[in-house]
Amino acid sequence: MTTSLPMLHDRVLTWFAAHRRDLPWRGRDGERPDPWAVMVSEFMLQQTPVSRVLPVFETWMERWPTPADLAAASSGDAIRAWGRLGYPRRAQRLHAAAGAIASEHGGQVPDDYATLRELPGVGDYTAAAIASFAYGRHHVVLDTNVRRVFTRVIAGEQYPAKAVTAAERTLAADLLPDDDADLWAAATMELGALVCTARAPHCEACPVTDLCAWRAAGYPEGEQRPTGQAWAGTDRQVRGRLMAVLRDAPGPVHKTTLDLVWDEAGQRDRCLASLLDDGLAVLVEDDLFALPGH
DNA sequence: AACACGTGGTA
DNA sequence: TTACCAAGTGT
Repeated sequence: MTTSLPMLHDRVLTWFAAHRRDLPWRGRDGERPDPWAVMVSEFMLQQTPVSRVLPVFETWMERWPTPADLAAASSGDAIRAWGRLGYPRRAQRLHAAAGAIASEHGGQVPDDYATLRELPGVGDYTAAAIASFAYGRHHVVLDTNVRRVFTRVIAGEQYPAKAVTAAERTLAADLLPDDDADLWAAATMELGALVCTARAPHCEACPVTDLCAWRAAGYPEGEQRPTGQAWAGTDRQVRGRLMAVLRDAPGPVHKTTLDLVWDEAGQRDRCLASLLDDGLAVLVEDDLFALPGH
């Protein structure tokens, strides 16, 4: 390796000390944050920008300050409070995870990766993030920001592979410092989020430009990513519209109201059926639908 | 391993 | 305006 690891670490950590955002789920002045706050934020931040999470997080934590508080509510209340963050199944899974924490873990967010990983909605990233940020555990935390930073600085490429590779994981483990791994995780994520961004990176503000392999190679452009599925007309769009109606209604909604969100009956009915199947909506009585009451 | 899963901001 | 992108997970 040509890059000096201590130098890379020092640069990133020094930069983080100066530019770290004071986000509400982060602990104040060196203290550990509330693990529940960390967990709620991690669920909300899955595929969702910080700016959109902020207001929902605040009201959520006021309403449900502990896992037991959320567990005592209905999943429908959680889905409604989730608002327009997207992927309402995350709200459903967070509610289910809170129930498991209340009933099986004494109301305390588990402090180890393996136990966290068993909770619904907690995958590799989220388990590592909660264990690291809430409890100071030593884990590789590989999110889209960290992957992009390492891919550029070390591998010299613009974008990481679509899925995490074994080589990537090995590299991240090699870079993980023995001490303060949680601080390293937060710092590399923050660098990716604020400086080494996907679209137009702020290389002039980057603490490791002189160590960056992508820069040294002249910023070669990565391969064009295959165009994803178009949005218009997808089941996701239809499901989103149906959920918006159910969320915004104070009580059960008649099917004739849901029918207004989409004119093609086949797709509309199929999507409503899938929402029932997913447990994101329930049939209250004939032709009356609502968010789940439990 | 590829695909489904919401939503809104930005270039 | 279309397309990309945002602290991923489950199947």
